[in-house]
Amino acid sequence: MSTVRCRIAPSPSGFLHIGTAKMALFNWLYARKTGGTFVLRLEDTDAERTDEAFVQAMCEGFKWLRVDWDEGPAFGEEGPRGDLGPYRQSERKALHQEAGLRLLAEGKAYRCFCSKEDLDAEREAAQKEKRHRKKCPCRLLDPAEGEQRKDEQHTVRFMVPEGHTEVADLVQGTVKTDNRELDDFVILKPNGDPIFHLAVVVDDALMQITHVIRGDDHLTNAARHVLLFDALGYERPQFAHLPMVLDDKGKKFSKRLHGANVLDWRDDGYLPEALINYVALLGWTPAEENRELFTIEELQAAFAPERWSKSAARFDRKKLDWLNGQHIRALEPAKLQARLVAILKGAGFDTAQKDDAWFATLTEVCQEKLSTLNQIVELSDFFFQEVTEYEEKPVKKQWQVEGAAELMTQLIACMEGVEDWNRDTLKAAYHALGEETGVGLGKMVHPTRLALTGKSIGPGLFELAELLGKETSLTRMRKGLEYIATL
RNA sequence: GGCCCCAUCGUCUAGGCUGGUCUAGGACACCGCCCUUUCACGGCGGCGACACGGGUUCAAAUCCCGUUGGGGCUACCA
Repeated sequence: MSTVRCRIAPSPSGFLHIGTAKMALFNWLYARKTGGTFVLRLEDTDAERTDEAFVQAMCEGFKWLRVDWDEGPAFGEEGPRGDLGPYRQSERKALHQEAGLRLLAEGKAYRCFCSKEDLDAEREAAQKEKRHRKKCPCRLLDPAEGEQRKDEQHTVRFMVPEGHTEVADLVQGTVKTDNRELDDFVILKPNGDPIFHLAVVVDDALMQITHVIRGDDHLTNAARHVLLFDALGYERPQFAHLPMVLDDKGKKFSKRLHGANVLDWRDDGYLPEALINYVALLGWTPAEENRELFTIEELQAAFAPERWSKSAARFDRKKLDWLNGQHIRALEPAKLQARLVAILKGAGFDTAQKDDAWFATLTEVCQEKLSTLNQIVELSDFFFQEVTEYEEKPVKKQWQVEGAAELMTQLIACMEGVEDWNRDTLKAAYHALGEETGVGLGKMVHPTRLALTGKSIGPGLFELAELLGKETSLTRMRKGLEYIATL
């Protein structure tokens, strides 16, 4: 049994797109599931659109996603690896040309001297008259004549045979195409550069790719590729054309949209394992029914192409949020803590003033509440900066009422009386005060929260007060009391 | 225009191949209740779909045809 070899072949003409990431992920997961090899190949033949900066950007995307490859070119900071290289298409031109010329020599391709204008005119006429395009006259040219004129400007076209082409697709089933729909396509440009179709086929064959898993925008192209595989005497790989990723409106996920760049999700506080989990679910259903939450390792074990979906799916941010929250909750506290500290630091807060134990407590208190890592900022900013303003609504409800000042005064006294300051002692003190005065706990908690944080929502009050410390808490309470006097 | 692919709750989907067990199951979102100092988490419940039209059949979400809608290809881009 030959081992599985699959690949992702991105064109480094921008950042790592979410759609490319899906295809990479499916290939990668499939390779990992089967114990096969995952190859990265850069399709950088279009020099105008390729840029080393994009190579770096894409590498960052893959790295963050934790999608690693077994063979590939030097990519970003990664060194090259693999024996079937080079893995940059631009360095494989000679191989492509060799294949093209071989087809020419075998009479399976021909030199075409038609002008672009004539070709365009015929294409237009054919469309208007609702007929297939006429065969190019060069097709009938004596190969010897073509050989003679080879210094003239020309392209090399593949001679599509008559009949039908069938592509066996893992996802789409067998797709049959009338070869008349595929007119003799160009395989070598006038400057000798290969066209995409030739390059992929040659590279996939030479790199011994067994499974071509890619977007269904290539489904029609697959017929051309199969023809080329056959003509070149290469074994056809197994094809699987996956639906592309749609945005929330059901349109193709545009490059311009926020979230199109995989790193947007990193910057927005998402976990790579959550994104991977989500995207995998976007086109694959676990055999185990009613299960959605998977770690990367679990995904690698469960992933099966029998359950790949044929229909396109929209990207639903809300569901990703939920999954992200689930993954955050599943995270080891120490790991979560490290990520949260980094985010707070990045937000400009002086994290050095707190110690490790303090952050451990903060993490413990917030782990259940986060759906994205970045939410830690709004959840805990008041620990790092003074409360300078109070939310309007809770001020009205808690402070702009009869007896608010008296209550605050009582609460301050109550706090002052707490000797060993922590969540339990403070809570006990509040309970005691409540019993004494007959005021409900909620009536005391909310004004206190407002004074300590300026907000109406946040971590548990006693927990956050513990974290804030007695002194700071009291200072803020007194400040709140002063504020009440101005109302 | 031609050709190809797709079509179940708002969204992701199960079921379809091997019609009856589907008055269509789950998840997210939404709504309500419970838990609760807030928010979140968790628990319970609710709302909510087989695109449309024909056909085959005793019986169709499931099979066939058509229509509509969406996507793709139709390059000397990848």
